[in-house]
Amino acid sequence: MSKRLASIAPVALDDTDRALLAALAQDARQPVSELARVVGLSAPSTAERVRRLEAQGVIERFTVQIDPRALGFTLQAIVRVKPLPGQLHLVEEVIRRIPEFVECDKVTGDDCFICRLYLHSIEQLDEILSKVTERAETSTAIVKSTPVARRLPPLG
Amino acid sequence: MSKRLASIAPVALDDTDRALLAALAQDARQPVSELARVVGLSAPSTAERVRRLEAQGVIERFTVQIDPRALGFTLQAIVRVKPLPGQLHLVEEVIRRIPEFVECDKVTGDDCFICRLYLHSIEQLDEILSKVTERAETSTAIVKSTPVARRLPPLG
DNA sequence: GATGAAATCCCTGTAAT
DNA sequence: ATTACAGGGATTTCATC
Repeated sequence: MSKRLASIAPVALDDTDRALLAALAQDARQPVSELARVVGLSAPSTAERVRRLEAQGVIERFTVQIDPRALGFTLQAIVRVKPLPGQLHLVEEVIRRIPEFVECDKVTGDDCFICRLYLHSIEQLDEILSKVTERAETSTAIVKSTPVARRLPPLG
Repeated sequence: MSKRLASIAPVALDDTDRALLAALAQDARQPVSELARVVGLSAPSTAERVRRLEAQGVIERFTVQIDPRALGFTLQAIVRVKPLPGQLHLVEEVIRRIPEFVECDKVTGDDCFICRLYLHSIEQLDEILSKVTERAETSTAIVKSTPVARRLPPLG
């Protein structure tokens, strides 16, 4: 089943949509009745809006945000990965298979991949990167703090 | 305003917790009754588990995942930012204030910040980075694809 | 054509086993 | 942890603007 392509024209949001998305970003499990109260609409209209935003593809999904530290992932690293000649696809596959790589983007420029890693310890960093370093050069940065945690893009 | 520290000992999850988190990651708005069916427990027990995971800090929040492309953000960039001497705090503040920076980590190493930007066009990249380049050196990579979209860390 | 209102149905939370 | 029960929320239909 192919994902729906984003329409050529971006979806235009009104103030109500923006308030709705902000409220859902804060707590996606709150009841429609509560959302309705927040945005100042009736419950059916509010439910209809949410459905429309899903159908338009603005809402990809409702999900849960996990705190990795609570699970013992005390360390976070951002690794730039530059595959050796001919190893690009294999490297991508290796990254995809290692669950500690929680995010990976393929980018322009010298470093082909930029990835985020969750780790239990500094020793584990070596352990995991060793599966990649045979096939790529890596450059690692340890996360010290997160001035901006993943947030919504501007909705205006 | 200090956030709760992760407990010294990481939270131990059992198979039911793992199934629950996976189901919630897929659709955080599904009713407890449905979750109960999925994990093979009664509804009250399931609701209790969800509450416990929240109280333990494993679940940070329930949120909504927006597709930036549906809103016209056709471009995504990852920018490394190295503030000039004495400009570190100001640079951090500038980044925090620009909503197109949807994510920013402070890291070890030569580049102080690694940020993710959502953009409507390549022209907007210049426009936004110009607010930073007076106070920092930047290095920009355009995202071509995302082999691993933000996923849950290993729960085992 | 979309919003608000009412009725039915289902879900959630509580208490007791 | 489950079952039963009481209360509240969600969805559908209908009427309205």
